[in-house]
Amino acid sequence: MADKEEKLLRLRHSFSHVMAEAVLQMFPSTKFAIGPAIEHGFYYDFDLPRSITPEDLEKIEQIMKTIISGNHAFIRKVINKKEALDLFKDQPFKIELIQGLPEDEEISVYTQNTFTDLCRGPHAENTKDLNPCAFKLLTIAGAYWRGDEKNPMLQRIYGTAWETPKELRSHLEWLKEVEKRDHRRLGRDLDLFSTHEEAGAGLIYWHPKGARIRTIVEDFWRREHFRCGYEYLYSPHIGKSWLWQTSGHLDFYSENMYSPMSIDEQDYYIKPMNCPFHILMYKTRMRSYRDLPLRWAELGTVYRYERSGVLHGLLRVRGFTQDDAHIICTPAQIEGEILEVLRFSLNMWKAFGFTEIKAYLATKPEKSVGDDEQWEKARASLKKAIDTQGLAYDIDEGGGAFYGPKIDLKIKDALGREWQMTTIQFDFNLPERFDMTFIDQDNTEKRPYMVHRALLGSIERFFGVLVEHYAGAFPVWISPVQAAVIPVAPAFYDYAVKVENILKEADIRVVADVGNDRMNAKIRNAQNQKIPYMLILGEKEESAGHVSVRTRKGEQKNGLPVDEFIAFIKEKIEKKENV
RNA sequence: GCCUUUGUAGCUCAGCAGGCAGAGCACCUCCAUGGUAAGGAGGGGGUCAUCGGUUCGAUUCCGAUCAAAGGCUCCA
Repeated sequence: MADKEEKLLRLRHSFSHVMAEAVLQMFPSTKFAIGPAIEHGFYYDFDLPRSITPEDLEKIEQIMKTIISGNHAFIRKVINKKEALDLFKDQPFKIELIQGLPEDEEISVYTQNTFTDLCRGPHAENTKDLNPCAFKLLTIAGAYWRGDEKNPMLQRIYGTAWETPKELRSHLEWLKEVEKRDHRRLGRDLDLFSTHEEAGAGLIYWHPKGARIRTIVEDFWRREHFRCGYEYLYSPHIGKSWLWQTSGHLDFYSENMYSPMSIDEQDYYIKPMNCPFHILMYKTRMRSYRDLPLRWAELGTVYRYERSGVLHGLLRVRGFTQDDAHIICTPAQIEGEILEVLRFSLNMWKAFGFTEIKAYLATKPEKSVGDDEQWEKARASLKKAIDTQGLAYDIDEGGGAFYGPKIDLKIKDALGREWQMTTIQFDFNLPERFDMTFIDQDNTEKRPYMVHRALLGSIERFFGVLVEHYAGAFPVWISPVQAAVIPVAPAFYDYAVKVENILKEADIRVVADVGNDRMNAKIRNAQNQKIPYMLILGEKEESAGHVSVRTRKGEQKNGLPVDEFIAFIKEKIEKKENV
């Protein structure tokens, strides 16, 4: 497996060089930046005399195929810095890269056919190792040189490349599937949510069916939290500048905050986070070590400024609801609390059908608050929790926030894509800033530990991922409509309504379709709406008090007594199973 | 915010060397409708994203703005 990945990496990197050569043939004045292999393919950044178009991509592909069929070797050569600077004297980006290399670094260049590039490698041995029918140029994008918006914008060409045409085809199929599952498309088709440009970008409107799902998710979430020893809070949406000054948000987070509104000549800010409010509640009375730990949760809606170019459906918005909680505890309790949060989180993901989860542990950055001992204790408890759960993890050395280390969880969806959702963050900053204290056993004032955590992350993003994970065909317990009653003809509309009422009585979300369509159209509509169960009713069913069940998967079970169907669907709901 | 592309009916999309705006689906009405993925007929619906410019005349050409898509950076 590792061998295969290594091989793919060489191929993709080589395709990237071949593309660069093709682009150079088309535009002899091209300046080259960088062109690495990436997941599923490769890219290369160029500075070009004009914007390239999708038609250009086809031409570039053709030239690439010609180059590949020339059976050119990839030849590696080691040169010294002076030679390198001379070789790339017309390539300012390469010069910059060379000058950035450490003095003792070995500088290598790779040449195939007419093209030589500064490159560490590795590459395929020969262009004949590249299958000319196993790659495709996909998209053109702008990208800053070295990812810095102060630098010039280059043109990036993305391509996908594989060992065989068959793998390419299946990747293109996968891309089609990604498009089909796009939550923005499904959100409209299934009537779940909308956004309104005329009323503001990045703000979500939840339609009845989307809102229904949201209440199901939130009800479940709250119940689980109460069961796990959390209390629920409500806090305001705005706060005076004193609050945000004290918390430090005005100093360190203001680029994400909206301008203040003036109320009685005081500046009020809409909240980008919930924590300061929870802290004020903590400070309303003296806290004893006996009160700790406090686990305070809130589905708190926050607003953050996001640059217009980054907004994306439900996944990146300007107003969202965090499934937030703050755990305030003694240093001695911290390890157990972290363990419990992680366990809780994994259970939550399991309930919604996600089981592949990876942890990222971010440790102390150079600039930080809090003493080393605190950091170490926190890091150790995070690490221990990950180990106890047996999670796969990566360590992001120095990647923590200045106020504390954290674990982020990335969950994998049905298409194998990773989404960063859960975050568990220590905070050594706010307890200090707000002077939070508790009275310990020895009757001295001590500083509590504080942990922020969001399990689903944000309800909006979670919903977007949920939609894509299930392609809109939600498990029965989440489906906004669990059953559609479809009479075969108007003569059975009365019975259809009767069955609908019986199911409603049993708390099943059901709709009887007694409209003007013919039965076939009703089945098609229910199918397109991804309703789990269709109950088809005609004379046979009415006279026996039965229903005939068609699932959205096309399975069929005829002549089921209504009670039996209720018991059946109740079990599906109870066990959180799919159809 | 920046780069590229895009914006015509609720949705998917035609159209136009500058000269009265089109289809399918959806919606409404009527007719029809007894068995597992679209019954039929008729009808309503558009300041061609917005604002400005060029022109006798702009949905079409030009500019700005807004929004969307794919990226860059950042993040729940």
